[in-house]
Amino acid sequence: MGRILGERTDLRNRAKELKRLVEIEVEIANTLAHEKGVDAARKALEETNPEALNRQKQAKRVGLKDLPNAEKGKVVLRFAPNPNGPLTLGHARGVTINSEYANLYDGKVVLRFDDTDSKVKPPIKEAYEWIESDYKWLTGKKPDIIVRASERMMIYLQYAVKMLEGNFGYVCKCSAAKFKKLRDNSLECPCRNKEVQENLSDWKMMENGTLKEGEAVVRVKTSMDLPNPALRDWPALRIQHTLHPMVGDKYKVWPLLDFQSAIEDHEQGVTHIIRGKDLMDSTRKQTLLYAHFQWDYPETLYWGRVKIHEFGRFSTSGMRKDIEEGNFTDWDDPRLPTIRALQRRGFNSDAMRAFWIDLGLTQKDISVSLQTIEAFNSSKIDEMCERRSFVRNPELLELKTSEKGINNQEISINRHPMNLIEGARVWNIDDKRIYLEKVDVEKENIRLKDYADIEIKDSNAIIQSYERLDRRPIVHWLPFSMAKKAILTIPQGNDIIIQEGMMENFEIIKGNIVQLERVGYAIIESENNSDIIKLLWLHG
RNA sequence: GCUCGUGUGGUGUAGUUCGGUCCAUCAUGCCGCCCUUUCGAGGCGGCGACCCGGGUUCAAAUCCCGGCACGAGCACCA
Repeated sequence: MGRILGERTDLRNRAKELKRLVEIEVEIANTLAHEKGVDAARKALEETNPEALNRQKQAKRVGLKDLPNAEKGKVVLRFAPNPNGPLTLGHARGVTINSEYANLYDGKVVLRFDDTDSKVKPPIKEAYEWIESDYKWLTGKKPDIIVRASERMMIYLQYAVKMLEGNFGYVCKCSAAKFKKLRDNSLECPCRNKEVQENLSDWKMMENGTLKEGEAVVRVKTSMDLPNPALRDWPALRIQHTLHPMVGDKYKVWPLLDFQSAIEDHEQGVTHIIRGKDLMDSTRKQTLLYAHFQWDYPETLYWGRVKIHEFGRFSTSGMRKDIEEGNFTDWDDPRLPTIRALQRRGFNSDAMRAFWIDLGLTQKDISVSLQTIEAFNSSKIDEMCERRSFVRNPELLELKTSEKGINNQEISINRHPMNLIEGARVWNIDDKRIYLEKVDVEKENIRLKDYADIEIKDSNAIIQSYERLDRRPIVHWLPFSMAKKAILTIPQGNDIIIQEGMMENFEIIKGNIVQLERVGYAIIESENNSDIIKLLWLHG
């Protein structure tokens, strides 16, 4: 019935009549189904009206939702990290979503370094470049515009003066605690009603260092009656005498994020802000500021908090501390959720993007598994990865031929099972000794992958057939002459697991990702002709 | 406490604007089968969800009211 009304909107106002008719038909059908079975009813329907059985399945929207109020070619977005470390998996969402929208709308992305706090979150000099390169790796191109807040301080300070001159800002000399008390009770602070001239001279004292840290802030006048206390006369700039790694002691007054970001978004002509929903109050504060300046606030969208099961909670400053204390080797330590660590391990940037785009933009707080990212990665890299044999806990067996078989001396195996990478690996088995994993040796009848069915007796592998005779398990193996010592490093939580074994010594090239048969993907980290092959685990 | 936001299978996600073609999409996960493509590959099949309670309506995932749960902000951090 719903379907009829859906297809025939003209019948909707006659729904009551229709309902009776439908009920009669349903009754007939039910009786039929009851007496002769559902199939009979189905058959009857097929004869009279076969189309009714064709239900069209609904499709899932792919890609990102439309951006509200967006005009192709005129969209300006921004991604604004703090340069206190390289980018992490969390940042990847921001980079991907912003750059993807820019692609969709022929827009631009501003990479903006919000480095206005040298005290609580001191910037790292190198981090500016790290972030630029992480961004480029993730998006395949450089940001359209790069700005550093610390280089644009003059602009912010000028606007601060404008704000004081316009009398919609004031210098407040109350202590943070005192102001909070007043604010929570909707009371104005005494500094609020100072003359413009007095505010300007106080401002000078902030700028020339007469007033020390914590002795004054510049506030934006809003209203003390606002229902949300967080918005009431919010602080815009404060005094900070700490040295800034990029500009030293050039400035004594620094803007806070809400102010700096608001001004800079306006300066850059940002049309759409996509930020975490923890910044919703920022939007509200900034909207109030924009009203003072008579600017239009950009469209704003939010995403919720993302937690990756395997990494738990992490913060850039926390990682920094751990690295300094030696708990991790560096920012690209494979246990870390940084972009550089993921890149080092062999994650593919397109797969990462696909993952974040698939998650989309929702305000829900979500908790996703690294497995999902790995699934995206596998499907992306599989066609590019050659296979290699890596035998863990190797045991050496003697290959024996039964009376009828004749041993091949060389076998060739595809580099890729579907031959997506052309060519073959050639194994010489003249030597008659092979490596098998200990766990596989314990099985009696197995098939050596791409070679032969064998029976294991004592330390012998007796060939029974080159053809596959039965459903016995297929295992990977390695001729003695092809084997080279290798170690596989597997990051697991805060630990590192080392697995030793014998690796197929065939075109071992540093930086290549290979699929270790029956084990998983790994990247080759050792130099091309080193004595021991070093492998770093990617995923299964 | 105040302010704001979010609730669709185990995990994510589509559908919610404008109620009907939704016995709800897709991915991931899990289970089974097939396969000389090894596996966490591929193929096939299966499992599994509209937070709860009312209301409006011929019809509610969708609208209204009331609960509940979870999260965030309330920094001179970003």
